[in-house]
Amino acid sequence: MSTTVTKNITKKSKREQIIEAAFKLFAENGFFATGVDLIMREAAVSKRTLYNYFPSKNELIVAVLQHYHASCQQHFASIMDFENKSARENIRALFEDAQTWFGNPNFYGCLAVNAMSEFSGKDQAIVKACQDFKQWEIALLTSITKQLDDQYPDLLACKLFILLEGMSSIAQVNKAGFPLNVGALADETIDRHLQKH
Amino acid sequence: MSTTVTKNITKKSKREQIIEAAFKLFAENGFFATGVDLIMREAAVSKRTLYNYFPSKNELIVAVLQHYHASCQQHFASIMDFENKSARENIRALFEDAQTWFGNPNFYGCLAVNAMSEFSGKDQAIVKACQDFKQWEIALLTSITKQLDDQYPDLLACKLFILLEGMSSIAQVNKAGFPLNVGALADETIDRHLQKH
DNA sequence: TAACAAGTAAACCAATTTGTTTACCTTTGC
DNA sequence: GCAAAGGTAAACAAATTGGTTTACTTGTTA
Repeated sequence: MSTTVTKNITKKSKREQIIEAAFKLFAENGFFATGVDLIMREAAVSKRTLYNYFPSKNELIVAVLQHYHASCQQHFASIMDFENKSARENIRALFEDAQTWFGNPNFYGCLAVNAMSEFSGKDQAIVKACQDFKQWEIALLTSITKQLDDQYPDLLACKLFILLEGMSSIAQVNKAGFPLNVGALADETIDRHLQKH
Repeated sequence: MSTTVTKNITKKSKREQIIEAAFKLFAENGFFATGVDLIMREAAVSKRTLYNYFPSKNELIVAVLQHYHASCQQHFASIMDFENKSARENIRALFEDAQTWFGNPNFYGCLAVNAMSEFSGKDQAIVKACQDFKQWEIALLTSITKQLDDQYPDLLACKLFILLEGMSSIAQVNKAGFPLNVGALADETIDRHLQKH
């Protein structure tokens, strides 16, 4: 018990090594196209160890999606500030961060969306992990729009969500970047929404 | 020569059979997860015939993407009317049609986006087919926004494109439908855009 | 009717897949 | 210093993959 604790402090655990290697490969090459052998090589871990931590490839995929979920939560918590910044500022920060993220050459689309396209109707646990992630995303947006004094925060959150997902999807195919400032686009959307009520 | 012509009139050619079966399976189960054996069974065609028409699975995938491209072109041409309808009406028709399409239980996300997530950096011909399709989409939107008397039709087309892609992506994961009328959302977006200039 | 193009069915091939097993090694806490 | 946990490497198994080949059956046309 104490062993693993001290280990986790000093260096990455085998479990983390595996998940991070798998995450990279799944994002880059897709899920079915990435074999377990490649993952274990990339993680510098034996096959035995891999199957010790994860009873099957699909359960590893679930763990990778949960890791993705958790690190997104952490990342967005770090760039937003509910106490000192306004709702609009937080949204702007989120969108501008997303824009640079989507423009990164290492961006291969949202992992959860990609997983859905390969596993919908096939593996219920994987599908659930994807949906949980998207639920969290919309909940995060709603928690911000609720701070605006508006009658329909869910509606506005949905509109912003559509913008984010659209940008992500387009960036995945195009890579050319957007001919517009997406922070400004979010602002426009909020303006128009508030005007209407 | 005349043989194939008369054949094509009376019933679907083998090539079409294969492409349509493959399209269905790729959309539903993904590309890597769908084996050639399954495709040939679904198309009721022998393996020999399949490899007679398509030298490899990946070239079949390209053909399927081109078929998808062509049938989308045909479909959108049928629901829009450049002569008798205004730009706003055409956009509204397009968005409302998209909303019902995305809500269909047989909708598994945009095939081109899904293909990108499995083949980006792997097969250049497939990637090109996906990008061609997305180029066409944005060009279609731009051809409509140009009819509005506005200084930045490309910008508005991009905004509308983001909305469409966002809806598609969300529908793929969620399936619950949207708590908003997307035709109205498109209208809002146009309004706000025109206001600003 | 005879030749030929187009199709089928099934055996076959080599490579790869997920997953298991065996035998050995290395670290670490007591 | 030693036992035990946790690790490695590699062989192995069974199924599946994309793709080829062989032998046989159609249907059309000249």
